[in-house]
Amino acid sequence: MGRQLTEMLKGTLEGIVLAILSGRPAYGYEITAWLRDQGFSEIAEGTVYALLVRIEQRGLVDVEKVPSEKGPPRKVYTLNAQGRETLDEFWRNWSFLAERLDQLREGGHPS
Amino acid sequence: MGRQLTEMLKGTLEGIVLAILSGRPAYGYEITAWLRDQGFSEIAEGTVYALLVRIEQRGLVDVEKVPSEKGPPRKVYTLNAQGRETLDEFWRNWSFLAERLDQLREGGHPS
DNA sequence: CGCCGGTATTCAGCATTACTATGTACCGGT
DNA sequence: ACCGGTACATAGTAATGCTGAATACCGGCG
Repeated sequence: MGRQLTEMLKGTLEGIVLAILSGRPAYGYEITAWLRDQGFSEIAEGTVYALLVRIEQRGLVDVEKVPSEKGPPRKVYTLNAQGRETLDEFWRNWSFLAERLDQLREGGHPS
Repeated sequence: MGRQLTEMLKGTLEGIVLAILSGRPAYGYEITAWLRDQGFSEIAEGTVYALLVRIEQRGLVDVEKVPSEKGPPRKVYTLNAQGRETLDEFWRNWSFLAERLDQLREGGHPS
């Protein structure tokens, strides 16, 4: 992946995953596959798993092991109240950033 | 600063600075001050200077020392051709990310 | 004259996060 | 019994922003 996009993902990927989980519970493998579908073509599996471990340790999600017919048991993550709060904060930060960037893009450079 | 926004800035801050420089040449102290004005209230000075060193080393800007009436000489940075190319790439990446995020925000979660 | 505040840049050390690469484990079909 | 696809986990590396402090130049004030 481009080094630029890679660096941009730092900090946003967590928000992206939280946003996905706000739609419905999901497990790692599924999230990775969905991200690839969306064009994040080269996000490594390991990256997503590591991120899920982090948000679990910070108490943003509840976890449940669910047996799978096709492989080892899945760890299904569900966004909890604290996770929703963190997601709200993420959207606020994202909006702030996006506004400033849009301004800059339209030539709103310093006077 | 919020750890979330901090992490989001990784990768975008470079684009922001390049965008500022696409408007007109500027020096570090000035850029820091402008960022604070825009609400990036707690971006450390050291961060901006380190970033400027990086983009200089990657050859995205031309540098000129200009004497100041009020202090030590200023290092004035000007975006060059390669910098403009990197900025274009940044906007492409940003658009890609922003589109996906907007979709997610509107409930476009995985089916 | 000496000190202070504002201007301006630089650097060492730390934390966070994404990547690469690899390893483990479970399952069904051939 | 093996292989491919499903599913999760981890060790080590690189990039970037932060903190905190140091350096330096200048004008004005006591």
